Amino acid sequence: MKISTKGRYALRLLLDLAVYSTGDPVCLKDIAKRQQISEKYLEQIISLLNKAGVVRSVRGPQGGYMLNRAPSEYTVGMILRLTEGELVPVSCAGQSGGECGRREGCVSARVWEQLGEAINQVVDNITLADMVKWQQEEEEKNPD
Amino acid sequence: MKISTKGRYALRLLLDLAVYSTGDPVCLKDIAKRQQISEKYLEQIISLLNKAGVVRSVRGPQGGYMLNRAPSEYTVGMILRLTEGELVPVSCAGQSGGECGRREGCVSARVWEQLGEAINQVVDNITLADMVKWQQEEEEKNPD
DNA sequence: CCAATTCCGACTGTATCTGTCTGAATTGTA
DNA sequence: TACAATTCAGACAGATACAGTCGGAATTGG
Repeated sequence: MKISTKGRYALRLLLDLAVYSTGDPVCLKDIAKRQQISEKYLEQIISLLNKAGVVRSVRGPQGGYMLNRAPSEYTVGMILRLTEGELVPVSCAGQSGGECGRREGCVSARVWEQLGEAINQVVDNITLADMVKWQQEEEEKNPD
Repeated sequence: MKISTKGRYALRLLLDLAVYSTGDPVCLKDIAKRQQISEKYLEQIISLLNKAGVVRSVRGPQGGYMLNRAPSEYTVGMILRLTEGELVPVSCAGQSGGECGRREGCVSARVWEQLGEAINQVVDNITLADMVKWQQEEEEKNPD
């Protein structure tokens, strides 16, 4: 019941992009340095985000990545679902319908449904823009 | 971001125990049969619950297990934490305090905290007694 | 042409999940 | 007392996911 590094890194990556993208693409090396994450691993993660259309890439020197849309258009839920898959905690509670076969009415499924709803409620109501704002507040409190 | 079979089985196991324990111990074989779970695997799981004091065991013939307290005394959260560990989705958001070292104020941590709170809110407010009740309602709707 | 980038896929070590298997210890009952 | 039904304990193992690493190809601005 943990969120993997892939998901956490993806979030930090996009947050970084949201903060530092001023119109020009931002290259991975810089992000990796700022976030202290292996560049090679980030590469893997951002390629996923690229294919999903979350970011856009520019190749060649001075190339890099940029967000495809405004930060407020990205919810944490979208990002985590891309990297983690469905956030509902067990498969048989997903929209695919349960095939567990037990005829007991599968009382546990209710627990998983409630849990899934609570999780989605949180992650679908936080956007990258919120996180950018939080970060700015932090920086005001703790100026370097 | 999934709950493992261990956690799900533990829940079903205890629910079964709550439903079928009439004062006499219930043996694993019966539970395994009803729940269609490998007896050997259940053994492993219930041993954990036994050590944690959730159930009590009686050895020898006619032996088995019984709940140590009333079903209303067990929350889903207690059970899942025993089998899954902390339910907060990443370690640095736990009460142990973050040691991630990044000085950015760790904005992502806020996300994990909110998520953790939402999860706990759900699982700590469902008890085994609730689940027993749900199951009885199901049985009224779908009599065999 | 060169160097900075992204892009792609193979590889690897570690851990976790999901059990299985063997056998010992306990104890009610015949 | 002997037997059989149980729990108890721990080693073993196959599959999968996690968390990267590595090498190199493709693209393109200067």
